[in-house]
Amino acid sequence: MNPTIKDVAKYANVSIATVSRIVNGLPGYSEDTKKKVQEAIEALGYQPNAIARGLINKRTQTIGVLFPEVSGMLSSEVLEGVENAAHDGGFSVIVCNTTSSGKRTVKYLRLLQEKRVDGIIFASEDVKEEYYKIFQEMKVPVVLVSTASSNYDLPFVRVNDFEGAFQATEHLIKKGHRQIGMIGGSRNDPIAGVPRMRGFKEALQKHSLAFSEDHITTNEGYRFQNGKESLPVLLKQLPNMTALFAASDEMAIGAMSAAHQQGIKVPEELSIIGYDNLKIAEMCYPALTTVSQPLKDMGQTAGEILVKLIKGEEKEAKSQFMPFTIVERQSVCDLRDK
Amino acid sequence: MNPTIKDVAKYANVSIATVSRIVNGLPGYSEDTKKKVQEAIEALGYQPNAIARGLINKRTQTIGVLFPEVSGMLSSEVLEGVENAAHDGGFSVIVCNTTSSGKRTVKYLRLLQEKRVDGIIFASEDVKEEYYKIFQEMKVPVVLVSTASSNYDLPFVRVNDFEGAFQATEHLIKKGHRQIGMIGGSRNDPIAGVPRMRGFKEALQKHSLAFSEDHITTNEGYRFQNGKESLPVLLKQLPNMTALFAASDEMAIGAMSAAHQQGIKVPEELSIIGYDNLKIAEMCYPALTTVSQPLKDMGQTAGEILVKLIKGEEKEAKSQFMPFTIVERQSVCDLRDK
DNA sequence: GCGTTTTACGTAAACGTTTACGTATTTCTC
DNA sequence: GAGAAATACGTAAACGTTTACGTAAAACGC
Repeated sequence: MNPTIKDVAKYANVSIATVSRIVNGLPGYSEDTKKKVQEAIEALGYQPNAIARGLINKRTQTIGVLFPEVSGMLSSEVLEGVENAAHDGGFSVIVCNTTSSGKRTVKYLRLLQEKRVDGIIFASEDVKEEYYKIFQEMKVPVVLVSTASSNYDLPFVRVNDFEGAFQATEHLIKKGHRQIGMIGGSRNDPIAGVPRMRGFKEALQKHSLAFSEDHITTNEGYRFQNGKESLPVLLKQLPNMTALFAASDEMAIGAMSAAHQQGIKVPEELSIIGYDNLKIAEMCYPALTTVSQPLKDMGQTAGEILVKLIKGEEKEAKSQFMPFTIVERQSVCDLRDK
Repeated sequence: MNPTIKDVAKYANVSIATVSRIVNGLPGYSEDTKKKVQEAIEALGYQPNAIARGLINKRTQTIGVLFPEVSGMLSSEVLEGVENAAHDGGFSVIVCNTTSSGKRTVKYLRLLQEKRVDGIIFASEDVKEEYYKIFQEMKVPVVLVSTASSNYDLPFVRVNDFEGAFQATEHLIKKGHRQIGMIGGSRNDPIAGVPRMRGFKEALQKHSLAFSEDHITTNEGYRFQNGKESLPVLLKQLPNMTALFAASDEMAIGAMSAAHQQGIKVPEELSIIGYDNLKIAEMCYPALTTVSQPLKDMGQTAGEILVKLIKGEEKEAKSQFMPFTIVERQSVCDLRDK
């Protein structure tokens, strides 16, 4: 099969220890032998076997990344960042698509455990006790991205959802809107659901605007369809609404689509602000004003933290809140102009 | 550290060979010992070490997937399919983001070679000689997805781009359009560029419609911006155009956006048909009529073929053309109604 | 009940590395 | 130029499995 270190050693007339030293840049050989060995490596096309290395070093140079949905636009941008950081740090990444299923997640974690990955990135989902136990068993660093855990002490990389929602809402208020609705997520979702709704509510209250349950619709998911179906409901609850905040870009665009269908002009008759700044946000018409999460950066940062943790360059990693910005595009109009 | 097979053997008072047999479901032990060993495994929380296994079996149960861009919506859907098939077949997938760079691609291939992956999926890019050489060195099966290679004999999973473009164009013709333009890809792109332009051209010719270079704009990429910038150009070349075919959904939506800005009504004044059927196609307004590539299925199929090839269930894999369909939404109007 | 086959194990080599330790040779020190 | 220190290697064990081979006991056939 593939040439091994033994073949190289034989070809170059040295011991395998010497070859290993040369390959790994350790000291202990003359320039002459180094050249000889390098020629042998070249001649045979030798590639060190990472599996054998992993066995003895107890390091696989591989990390696992768990996403609830790989093909989601949110996930894919985060993934790109993670992959980038991992690669720069000399690690490969194994992707795992949990489909938000506990069973599948556990199965994947077991797999990653068997494969002896050096670390784990866990994205966009709540950390169940079951998972945390496995993390502990595995004794590898874990970093959370786009999520956080109240029960367990795990470093995370995310934006402050409360603040993001608060400022998104304030943005609408500053533009002169007074009747503002929200298309929210789930009340059971402690990460993207509750804090964003709280941010919305408190922004209204800060500016002494009325708030009631009628100002919000909740949804199971954060998808286009959820937003599309929510708009009519919200409109019924809050007939003279002039602006709305959607807890995700997909929902915002869904609402926009529903508005188009009903002949409601965006932004003239209804302003919409989203959350995420997915690539589609600038592709829709009118381009969506939204709270920008630096998704790729978040992935990248999470990857970098994990790599440092694995390499032992940092002992206890600090969690990190990433800055968000409000990207003004065309889906919000300024009422004060009129 | 983690308990090994030795620990289990000691705990259960048997040899490691017996433990191995039980773990792998091979014959050669009594029910009694089996129970004893299983209890030991349970008690110690033993997990077999996939690295050690890989070393001796020369199988890592891992495949590598190379994408030009992980966060592209096209890639991410394909990836989901691949991951799904791989997982079902008992394989993990390592993602590699080549960013269309030859250097990076080679670097990744070397890495995958060192990691001894059992197979490779190569997506959306042309297979350079350099890559093919490494494929051969690695002696692992390779399957192409959403691309093909004219120079090398590698199985692929893709749709017939010529046919897709041809039918997309015919769709416009059937709807009564006579002045049809195209926003195309690159003339140097043998997979998504040339065939789609040829399909467009031949469809026009079949229906005896005029065709000249002015009917097409070419682009370096297939992105939103490309489409957005192409529309004005195309409009200048073909002022009384009533419909256009874009070689990607992103470009189609870019063109749609440019049309909105210029006050051109879609589809009333300009019909647009795209290519890909990304998730965004149904999210934009008006929802995009497009040629649907079954991206997730393509990934899945490619994954399944690769797994079969690895397991030796199939010797020489047949390439596969996947069916495409034209998904009619709202971006194309029927001129014959008027 | 004796020979033969089957069953139920155990022993040890192998997979391809890394690395602690040992040793012969060279270089230095004075 | 003798002893010490440094250099340039080689030997062999270890990592955690699988598996070919060997062997004692059990089951079978008659």
